[in-house]
Amino acid sequence: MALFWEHGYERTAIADITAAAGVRSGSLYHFFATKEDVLTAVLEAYLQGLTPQVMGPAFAAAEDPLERIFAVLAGYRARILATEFRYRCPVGSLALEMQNASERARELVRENFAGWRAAIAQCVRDAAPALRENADPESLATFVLTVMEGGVMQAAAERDIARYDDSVRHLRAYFDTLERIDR
Amino acid sequence: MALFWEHGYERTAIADITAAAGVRSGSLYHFFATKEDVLTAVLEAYLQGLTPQVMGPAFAAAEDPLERIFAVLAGYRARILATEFRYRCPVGSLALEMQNASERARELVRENFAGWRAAIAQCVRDAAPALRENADPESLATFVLTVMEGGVMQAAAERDIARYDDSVRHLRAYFDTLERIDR
DNA sequence: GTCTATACCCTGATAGAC
DNA sequence: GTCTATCAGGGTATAGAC
Repeated sequence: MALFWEHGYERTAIADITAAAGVRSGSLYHFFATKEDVLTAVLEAYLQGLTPQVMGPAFAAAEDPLERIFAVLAGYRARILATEFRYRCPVGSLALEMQNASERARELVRENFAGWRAAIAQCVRDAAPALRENADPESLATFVLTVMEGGVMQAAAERDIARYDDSVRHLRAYFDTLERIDR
Repeated sequence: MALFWEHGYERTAIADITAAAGVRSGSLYHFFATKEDVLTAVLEAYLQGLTPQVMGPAFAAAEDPLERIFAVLAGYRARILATEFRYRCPVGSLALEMQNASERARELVRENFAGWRAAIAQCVRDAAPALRENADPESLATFVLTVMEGGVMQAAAERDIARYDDSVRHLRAYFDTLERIDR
């Protein structure tokens, strides 16, 4: 996972993986038939880690459903800073790299995105009493994921957290306009 | 440019490039010292093409400065559909792939992003009379680029234009809230 | 400037002993 | 299950004739 995230799939050689694991190629090929099987295993691990690693900590940090959304986004901000701008969303990066890859890999990217949006959409639904009636949870979740991916990409490319912060700030301003006026 | 865009930098071999060009490797290495020099030339070409290829046609399609922004975004929508969801922003894709690449390549990615944002920021400035006074052109341009990159990524990954359309629609709704109330 | 030919390394993957 | 050893192919890049 770390190697694919840091260098991408193509730039990571089997030899890099076995060296990092401290084993020889025979051991790796005992468990994985091909390099692409390693990739799908990594994407499956990301899917498994979505709730415990990404959503769980953020949801624990806030009670209010809308604040939970921005706590998730704050988590990505922390990752960017902790990695000194080397952070890229692993799913998003692989999504672009795997455009012409196996159907299984592409399906796992879709599932990762869908799971991420589902968690955010639930927050929007939980916040429904405070929102206008026409606020659509699914398309808003897509919008939040869009802002995260685009903001992370720009912050990493320019090594400037302001790109991410500006993006999230405008998203917050938009959410403010969705709140009921009579509240 | 086409090969890097379609398959990415790593997956494109020198032999692929020379075959597509109908020449032998000696010819390519007469003009480019290394493969990475080919990459920087491609990124320079994207920079050169920003105005004539991306901004120009969109700006010609609309007079109103805010409509020009959404005409640019409509251009990307058309590219997604015309390529049957194989379209990825070439700069964004290379930005993620080139994270650990040469400083020159990273600088060219930054310049491409900066040029894109500058054109959008100018639209916001031109629209200033219709907008609230606190509408900041630079951070709004960042936000527009964020939405484009994130929306294109999701649409390509899921082969569903709705991801892009939802993102742009919410961006439009946000811009609507930035307009002067007294107009 | 373009060609042929090739060096040389690294790639994913395999065979088979232990 | 893990190891050593290695294969066959493809990778970037070069040499040198024309």
